[in-house]
This record gives sequence, C-alpha cells and structure tokens, in this order.
Amino acid sequence: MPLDQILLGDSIQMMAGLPAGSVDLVFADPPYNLQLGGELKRPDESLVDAVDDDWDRFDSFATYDAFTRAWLLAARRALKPNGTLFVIGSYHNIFRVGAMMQDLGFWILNDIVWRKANPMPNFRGRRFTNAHETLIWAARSADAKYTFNYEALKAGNEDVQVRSDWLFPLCTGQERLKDGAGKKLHPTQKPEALLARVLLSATKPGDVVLDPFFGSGTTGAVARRLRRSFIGIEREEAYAQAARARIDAVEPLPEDALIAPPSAREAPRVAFSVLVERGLVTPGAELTDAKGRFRAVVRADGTLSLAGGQNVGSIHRVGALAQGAEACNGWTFWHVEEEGRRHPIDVLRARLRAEMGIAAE
Amino acid sequence: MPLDQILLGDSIQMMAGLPAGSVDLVFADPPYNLQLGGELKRPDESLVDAVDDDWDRFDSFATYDAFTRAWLLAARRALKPNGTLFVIGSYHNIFRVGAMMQDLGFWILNDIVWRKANPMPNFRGRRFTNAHETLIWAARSADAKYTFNYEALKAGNEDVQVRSDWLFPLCTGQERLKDGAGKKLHPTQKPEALLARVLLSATKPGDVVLDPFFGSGTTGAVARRLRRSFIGIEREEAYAQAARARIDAVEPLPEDALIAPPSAREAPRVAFSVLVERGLVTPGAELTDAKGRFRAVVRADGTLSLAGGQNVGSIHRVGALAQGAEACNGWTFWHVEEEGRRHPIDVLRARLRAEMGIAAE
DNA sequence: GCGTAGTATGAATCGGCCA
DNA sequence: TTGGCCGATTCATACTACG
Repeated sequence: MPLDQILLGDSIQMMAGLPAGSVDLVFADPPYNLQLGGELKRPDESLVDAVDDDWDRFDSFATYDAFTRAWLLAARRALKPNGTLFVIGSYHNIFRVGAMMQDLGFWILNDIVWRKANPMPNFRGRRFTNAHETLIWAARSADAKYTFNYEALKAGNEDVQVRSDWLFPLCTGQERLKDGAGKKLHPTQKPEALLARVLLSATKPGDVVLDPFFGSGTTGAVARRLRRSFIGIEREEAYAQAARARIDAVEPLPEDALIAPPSAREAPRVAFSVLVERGLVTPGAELTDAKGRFRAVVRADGTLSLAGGQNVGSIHRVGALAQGAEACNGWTFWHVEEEGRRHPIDVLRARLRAEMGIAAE
Repeated sequence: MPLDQILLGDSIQMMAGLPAGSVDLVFADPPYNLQLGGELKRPDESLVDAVDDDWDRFDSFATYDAFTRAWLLAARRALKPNGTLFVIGSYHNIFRVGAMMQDLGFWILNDIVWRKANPMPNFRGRRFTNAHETLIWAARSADAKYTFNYEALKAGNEDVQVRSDWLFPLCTGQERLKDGAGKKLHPTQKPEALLARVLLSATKPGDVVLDPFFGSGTTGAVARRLRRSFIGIEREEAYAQAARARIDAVEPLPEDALIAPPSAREAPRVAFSVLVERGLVTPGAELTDAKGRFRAVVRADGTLSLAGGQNVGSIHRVGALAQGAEACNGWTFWHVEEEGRRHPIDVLRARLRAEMGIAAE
C-alpha cells in the first residue's frame, strides 16, 4: 500500500495496481469539460477527436461514459466493503456520473450542493449565475455499514443536523497555488474547507483516502492535516511535484484535536441488570415515566414489573406496554426519584459508565 | 390547442396528441422512483407519511429509464424550437433524467437547487438532512434562442443576478390542498413561489406552458395568476377535479404587475465549525471563559473538549458542562486570546459574517 | 384578542447484534 | 439467512387549545 504517496500515471491503471478492498474513502474530482475534445482521453489513453455533428456528439458522450465507467469500477474495486465514495462535478458531467454510479451498484446516500459564496457572474446575462457544484456521496452497496460522524458534525453546527447544502468560498488568495509566473497553477483547485468537511464527515483518523484525480493535492494536504492517510494519483508531473511540496509543508493537527467524541451509538453497552447489581438501583424501587402517570417496580434480575398488571419484561418492553406503543427506549422513558426530583434512568447509566471508565484506566 | 385545460389521461399519449412545436415551456415533475424500504418513524414514535403511491413504483432502473425517455421525447416534440424544459427531481432520479436529456439532444442551461427552508430532518441521524431538490433547465437544442428575463429577474433581486440556488419553504399551511378529511390531497404538491420563479424566468405573458404531470395543478394556478396559458395532463381524476377548482378560483394579476418580487433574505446562521474550517480559530487552540477559570480545547470538527475531563461537545454544551448549568451561550461564554487580550468568540463570528457579506442569502 | 404551550407534519432510498 | 430484541434518533412551521 503506497500510503501518503502520489502515484504518477493514469488513474485507472494505477488504481488497478492497488490491493482490492483497501481504501476507506474515495474522493474524485474527475475531468468534465466535454467541449474540449483534446482534454478528454479514452480509457486506453487515445485522444478523442474534437467533433461537432450529432453523431459525433453522441460519440463524445459515449466516450465520456466509458471513461466514467472504467474509473468508477476501479475505484469500487479499491474500496473496502464499508467504504464510501464522493464525486464532485457540475451539470456538464454530474448526471452521467450519478446514473453510472447507480448502474454499477453504488448506493447514493446524499447529493450535496457546494454553494459558492463568491461565484463568477454570468457575464452574458443569458442564464442564472452558476453558483454551485454538486457532490454525490455513495456507499459501495445498499447494505454497507458506512462511517458517518453524525454527532460530531451536529455538535460543530450549533447542535443542528448538517444539511445537504454547504456554503464555502472559492479557493482564492494565499490558499491558491501559483506557478513561477504568479498564475494559478491548477484550473480547478478545490478549497481545503470543502475537503475538510468531507473527511470529517465520512472518515476516522488513520483511515485511507484515495484521490484518483489528485491535481494540486488538496485532498492530500487536508488528509495530512487531519491525520488521515492518502493515496493520490496524478498524470501530470508538474501538478504532482507541486502537490508533494504543498503536502510536505502541512503540519498535522494535534491528535487530541481529532479523536472523535464518544457517540451514544458506540458507547459500551450497559445492561439495566448491571445497575441493579452495582446498587445504583435497588430491587423493589419504583420507576415512573416523566409525568408520573405510569409506574413499575424494579426486580432483582433487572426486569420491571408494571404496576396494576402482571406484565414483566425489560425496561424497553414494559415501557412500550405501558404506553401501548410498539417500541420504547426504556432508558429515557423510565425515571427514578432522587431528593424530590425525577431523573431518567439514563442518568444512572451515565454515572456507571463514568465510574467504569475511570476504573478501566 | 386545448389551452387552459386539464387533459385526463396518460402523459405520453396525450402529449402525442398535441400539435408538434406548439409549446413555449414544459414544466415536468415526474415520479421520483424513491425506492423506499419499510416504515420510518420519528423519534416520538409517530409514523412518517411516505410517498408509496402506485405511480412511483418501477421494477428497475431500466423500466424507469424507458419511461423517462418516452415522456422526454414526447415533450421535445411538443416544444417550439426555442422553447425550454424544466424538470424537478431528487437524487433518486435526477441523474438518470439529466443524462437522458443530454442523450436526446437537450442543451442544459442550468441546474438549479431548490433549498428547502424547512425540510424534514433525518430522523435516524445516518445521513445529511436531505434539504434540497434539483431542477434542470434545458433548451431544445444548443443553438436555440430561448427566453430568459434577465433584467426583470435582476431588478427583482436587489439588482444582483439570480443565482442557481433558490431558497423557498415547503408547500404547507393554507396553500396546501386538503381532501374532505383534512389530509393533504396530493403527496408532492410544490410551492407556488417555486413555479412563479420558473415562469417569470423563462416565459412571457401569453406563452403556453405544458405540465405533463399536473397533479394538484400548481403550474396551472401560477400560470393563470401570471397570465400565461397552460395545458395540464393528469391521470387521476380526483387530482384533476381539485386542480380545476383551484385554478378557477385564481384571480389573474393586473397586467402591469408582472415583475418578480424580491426574494426574502435570511440572516445566516454561522456554525462554530465554519470558523474552524475558515481558519479564524485553529484546532488545538485554547478557549477560556471571561475570567480564565475554565479552559477548553478546540477540535478540528468544531467541537470543544473541556480541560481536565473527557467531555466533548458543542461550544454551548461544553460551556454549560463547565459551569454545571443547564444551558449556555457558547458564543459569549468562550473567549480567545489575541495580542494579550481576551475576546468572546462571537467577535470572530462577526468578523466572518462581514467577510461573507452578501453571499449568505 | 393576545400570548403560550402543545401537537402535527413535510418526495425519506434513515440499524446492529446475537442466537 | 432470518428473527428477535436492544435502544438510538428530529427541524421548521403552522395550527389548535387554553387561559
């Protein structure tokens, strides 16, 4: 595995050389300018002739589709079963890419809109200002258990879920790489903030990120800063050299600035019976719901028995029965009274987890 | 030409019965092919009323593609040479529709994002909130001389060009048609504001607008109000009848009042993570309260980690935890030191808002 | 009539683990 | 592979009920 390296060569060929099922995330910013035939090559590296009649236009789409299919298949092979793929594009190419992804079995999780804070105006006044680009986020298959750092994203967003429309400025100023003459080095350099949002959303520290159209190396620079590994593939040596220098200058963030906060989903399971065993709840104690309308008694084995009936079962089952609901989270439904105030029993579980955490150290 | 009428029947067949080259604009809201799984419940156990109608069920992508190809061809035939087409969809279908449009020779002018002001949340926390839908605007061919009311749109938008991302609320409240039992009549009724923006952008008064998936008749109602003619095609008689009554109740606007209203502006909510992404705060930096008694470290994802513990969360939650309070405004509680002086992080937010300026919408 | 609290709802591809 | 059970999860708006 060529970790933290830039591979010089054709994307499809180089991806074929990687071990199958080895990559956690693919970020792809493929070429999309269908008008410039000279920029577009077939999978076999042959040049597509510039064309202008109907049949040739069809030929152009077909060629682009073949190219898209080939690199998507190679990326799919390189991905771990639970890995995900981001592709960015504009209306010129994104519809073809998205349809091909569906055809190949990728499972779309979101389409995401990068709203440009400072887009280029439409000078001719013949269309709406083209003020966004589209990202497609997809899992390798419909049943994949993909990474999504939901809690961390929400906590960093005023405690509200992050939406599918993201606002970022273009990559300009100091961040924009320049060549020797002071001109922009790469025509489509993406802002680091956009890549940071992508990597923080769908990877963990240490994960491997593959970028088959590496360009000026934004993916690598952000990966290094966020302590992810990267594999970059770039055909043009000038871009690869500039990217290498750029990435080497990046200082990784301190590790403790990156460890994901413990999420409720990943927290170690604590059974209600353990609370009883440890004495945080006494057998025979009475639990109520938040408003005191339903009551249940704690039994020594960690089950509950519903007051006024002979129903016995788990905190969840009995909570559901009490309400006549199909399901219920007993941890938040049932409350215990301490010093005249009602707390959800989840508070007791948190207390026990804290104790256990300290003991484990 | 059946002007200002609702044709009862199949879209493709009825479009075939229209004169070729007779329509100025097609607005199409085809089935999205949602492919929903089982039931989805909100955290409060209430059931989400999903779109599970027969008309949205397709066996396979191939079936959906064949359907899409057929109606697009019929619409293309009905369009005048200089007419344009709007299609609305979600990530489930829009990529297939867009690719097919390109294959059939349509020339895409813009893709447009309808940003929903009040989208339904992602209840399970497994994806980004699906907060937008996509419209594709295309001319019949690349050399068409299409209608685009650039000056009027700009004048109605505080004299700046209208962007490709539009912000509108969902169709709810009084505007939403109800059946006899007070339930929503149609599962996917679109807001009139969205259709008004479409018609004001790409048609002149008196133009003919064809909607082959008429549903509750939003296109017809807005067309009548804006003094455009419409042709609606709808398969279900109940929808057609309700649409007829709805449209008959519309009073056309005075002829001299047909300029687009200015779009509502929204104070941008700036998340703390954006300050980190933009580099106004560095991951690893230390924040304190005003008196320096509590300390916390900034993490790369925009969360804080409280010094002396493993508590991690939003600036607000961690501020509350530090004080043992129930709630806390992190923006005013946490301070950053610059040149020997402490400022609330709200000062940084104000700085960023000033930079972002107009773009936030 | 006004303010507040509570309820309803919107195009949704919305688990994981173990037996 | 399947079934059962644990237990995690929501934002903006509009409307109704009530004092």
